[in-house]
Amino acid sequence: MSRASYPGIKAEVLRRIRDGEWKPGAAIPAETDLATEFGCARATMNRALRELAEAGILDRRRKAGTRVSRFPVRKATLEIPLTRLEIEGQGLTYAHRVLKCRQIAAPPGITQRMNPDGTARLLHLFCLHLADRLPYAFEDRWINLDAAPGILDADLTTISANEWLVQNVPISDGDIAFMAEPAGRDTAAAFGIAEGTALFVVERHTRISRLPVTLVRLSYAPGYRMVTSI
Amino acid sequence: MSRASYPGIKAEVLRRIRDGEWKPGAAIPAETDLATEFGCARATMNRALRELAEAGILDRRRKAGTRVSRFPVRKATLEIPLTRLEIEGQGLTYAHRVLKCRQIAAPPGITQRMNPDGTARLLHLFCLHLADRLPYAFEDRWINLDAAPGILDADLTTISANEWLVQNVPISDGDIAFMAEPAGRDTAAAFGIAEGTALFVVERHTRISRLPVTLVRLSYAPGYRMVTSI
DNA sequence: AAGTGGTCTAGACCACGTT
DNA sequence: ACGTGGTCTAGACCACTTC
Repeated sequence: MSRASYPGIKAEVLRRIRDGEWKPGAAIPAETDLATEFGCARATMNRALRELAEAGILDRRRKAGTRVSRFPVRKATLEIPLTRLEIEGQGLTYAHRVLKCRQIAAPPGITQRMNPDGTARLLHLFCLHLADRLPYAFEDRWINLDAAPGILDADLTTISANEWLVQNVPISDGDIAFMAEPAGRDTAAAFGIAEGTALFVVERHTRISRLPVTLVRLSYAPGYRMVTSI
Repeated sequence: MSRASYPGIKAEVLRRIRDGEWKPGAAIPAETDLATEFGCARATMNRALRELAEAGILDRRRKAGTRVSRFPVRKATLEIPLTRLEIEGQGLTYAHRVLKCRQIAAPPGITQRMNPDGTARLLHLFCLHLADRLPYAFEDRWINLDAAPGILDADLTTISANEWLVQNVPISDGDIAFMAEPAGRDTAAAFGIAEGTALFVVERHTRISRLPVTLVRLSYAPGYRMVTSI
């Protein structure tokens, strides 16, 4: 049974749904009533129900009340750590090599996303992340030098570009996409595999209040799985 | 400047970090002090700081206080909808075909994860999800009939197994993994592509309080991208 | 031992959306 | 118009962890 604590209340609400007492699509009592029933303050009940709503278990709307979701949207929270920390977290030794680092004109697809007004100077990097000396991920990165002044002074062979950016350009927002792609010439060479091998690719585009900061493609070595719980 | 509302406070805290007033690794004032400074109740400040901590921006520990994260762990929240809703959400017409549906003995790798005590009866399904009549995702699913009694009575050509499970076995937990894999014989045939083509694969294992319910592998058509914002 | 965040309470006002 | 959830307040007690 539930105590008057919000985790206990969440557990009891989940039990009622699981046991069919509250069915998908059905309305449940208002939070004032539930607070009375559970003998807790409305704020406590609110926190429990709000978190269940954020998790996609409940649908809440003012006036309409609270319902059990008909189609609970599973939400998987992926933690995207620095590649270095991801590797060290597995007990492996991290290292990285900068394969290419140049200030060059960007191809049209990149320009469109990184340099919308055409004035920015861009830095292009190829970098290989190693775990216990074995290739772990291949990084293809564009950096907007206007958004990250000072990175030209950094020793990117010592600190990875990702890590420098995290420390020096904090709190950016952006998009992230996950996909499967065949290995291209550069990645195949880096991993020592055949071109066309299926690779897991993460593409991140980060901005700092609309200003593009960096566009990065991380291609992981064959066999990589990104895992989380739901 | 911030009003005494928690979103406003969050925005102001983020601004102070972005503008370097509060640096990564540094402690920020205690929430009682900040509440005084912002002229709000401690509970309001608590909610703002707590949400920023959940987002990985701040590190909070009793007695030790609140610090700006040195390595903010980016958290990407992926919403995993029903395949039908994902397709209909793009304005396309959903359909699905059951390619195979049999109660058969499972191979060892499956048995280990779905049938640990060796007593369960398992149902095996191959299913193709279509968007505007084009193959969208290939589903390879095992279902524990002990956890989902009644699914044998369902018409899985009308309602997909996924949808039936969501409606009838609510509130399960589990693991999810994302990977890239070469197309096998079945998926290559289903999508009309060459074997070995890089496919984006999602593997979900769901349980209901330790009891395995279903193990599903969804292989998406070439070009699929799973996108979210961070 | 003491300071910090974690939580709960009882009450209040308000925004929103259904009616 | 009115019922519901969304939020804020002022205060309190407690748990954890560092000192």
